[in-house]
Amino acid sequence: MDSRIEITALLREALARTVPEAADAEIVLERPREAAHGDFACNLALQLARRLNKNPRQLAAALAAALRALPGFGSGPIERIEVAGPGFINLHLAARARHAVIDAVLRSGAAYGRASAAKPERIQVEFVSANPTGPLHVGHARQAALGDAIAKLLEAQGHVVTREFYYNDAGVQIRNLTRSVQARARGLKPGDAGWPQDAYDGEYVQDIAQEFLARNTVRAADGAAVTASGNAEDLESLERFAVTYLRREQDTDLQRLGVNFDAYYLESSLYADGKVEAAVRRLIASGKTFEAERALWLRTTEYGDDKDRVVRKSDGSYTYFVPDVAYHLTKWQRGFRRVVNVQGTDHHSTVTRVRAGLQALDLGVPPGYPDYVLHSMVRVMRGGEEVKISKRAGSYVTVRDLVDWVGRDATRFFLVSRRADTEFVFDIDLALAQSEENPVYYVQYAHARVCSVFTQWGGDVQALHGVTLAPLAGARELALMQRLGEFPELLRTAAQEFAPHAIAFYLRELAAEFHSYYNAERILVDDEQVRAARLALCAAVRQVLANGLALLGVSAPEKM
RNA sequence: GCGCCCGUAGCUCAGCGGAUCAGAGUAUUGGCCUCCGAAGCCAAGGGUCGUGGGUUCGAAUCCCGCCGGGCGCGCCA
Repeated sequence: MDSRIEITALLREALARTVPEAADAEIVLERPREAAHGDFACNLALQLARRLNKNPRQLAAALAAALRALPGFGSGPIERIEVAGPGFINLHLAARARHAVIDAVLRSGAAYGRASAAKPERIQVEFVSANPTGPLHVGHARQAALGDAIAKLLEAQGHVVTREFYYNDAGVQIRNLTRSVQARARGLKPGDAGWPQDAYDGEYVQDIAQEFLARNTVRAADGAAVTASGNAEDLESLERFAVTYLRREQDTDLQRLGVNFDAYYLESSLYADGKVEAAVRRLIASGKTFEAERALWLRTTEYGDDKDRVVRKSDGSYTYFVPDVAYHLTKWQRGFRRVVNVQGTDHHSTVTRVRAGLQALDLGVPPGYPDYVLHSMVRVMRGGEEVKISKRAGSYVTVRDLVDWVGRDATRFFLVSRRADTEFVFDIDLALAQSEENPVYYVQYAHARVCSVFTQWGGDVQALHGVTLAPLAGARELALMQRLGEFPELLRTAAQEFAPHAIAFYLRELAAEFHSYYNAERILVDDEQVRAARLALCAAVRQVLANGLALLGVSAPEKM
């Protein structure tokens, strides 16, 4: 039994007996930072004081008295109640209630911390969604780490998650790419006479051209093999080959990061299947469009946009906004009632527009659909200077560079250990010079240390289930158990807020408390009972470290 | 100019549906390995939480102004 739930119920009962008129008040249990403030703290009295026009301390005292008077209180999870400060109710758990977390962790194993949703939802997380015009850069790496961690978090809450990658394989950028490869195939270089305008100058274009001329075959994760014709005048083959080649490169990089997608959605299919046309017809039918200056507009201002948007340009083609709306409509139609889009803040203006477009379809899509997680840009410093991220320049730091330099675990942990909306300065020199001191090693080291203790011990971990935990009474042991107990609610909150960085911080703290404990106390002592109890605690710590790291896509090594 | 986001210790950052919230890492300084892994631990110094108001018994947290930074503001994607 989760003591948090149990205690909330007790407080609810005490509240009903003390002030029945406020029995419906929300009961929030906090985890105090100070051990002296107990295992849980409740500010209920402070919250209610004004509403009831009562002194908060007296109210708290009354609630505390009511708690103590509840039948069966003595055998319940609470050992001691204190009223503190302006009116906090500090609750101290009985030893057996504290120890319960270890049984819970060992019993649940890899499932500890996970929840089974009362109503599991089918949720789609869309992320990366890079266009196939070049290698993935560090911004994509951040998005991959973030998106995958969010997906894992939602899965851990019992939902069924689809990871989707959307890409533009139809626009002007693809034409530029094709012409760039063609120019390279003809032996031109950037700057030469005849080098196309708006071409991609990166060296990788030369690689594609060479493989194209060699009539090589490439294959991307979601498609059939494509063999190059080798004819530099064959634009169709050039395009298919170049796109597939780059998609394969992106797939490879994402796999190096340990990120895999369940679905790929092609913009071209929206046109091929008539979904773009259908969306336009639907917008017109809903009466939210108007014609002006030989173009067709949508009144997005009716849905919070700061200006109306063009749907069909005066030349008859559609703006990119239309396939965007059509695409998001398919998400709704495919049954995803919850969708999380992970994007860079440079696209934040599309949030209002896409939502407005979905509203204007008049199909009952909720106004806040879909959810967005916007992350700030990643700036890369090297040699004390900023490396510009520009596909055109072809001199940017790629996902591959990053993984090669600092490894997959460090890349993922690092990129996800900051809030999405904070700017990220990735100092390559620092990451290289201090790769041994990267925070990820600290957490992994704690895991490896526990493993090492178990190797030394040589016993059967299964035998630790149900051992007497009474010897676990030291301050460090209590702190560790409390920390372990926080894990499930931490995951709940992190999932709710799409905030995987909270896991990284939690793991840091758990690892720190373990290292501190390890240095202060010997685990493998002679006393059998004490040894067994400490080993059980260590096993639980190891399990939670592993569970948390898994959610971030980071390995939990047994040796380092 | 308008919109969104961000200003917390020298540096990188948590905390932001108010109270028990002044925190972590790193850097600096001083300690700890005949003892389960020193990629570790213990200790010290370091911030009027950008700034000025407001709401509140109580504000880093909520509201407004200002300053500073980022990103957007196309019949580009």
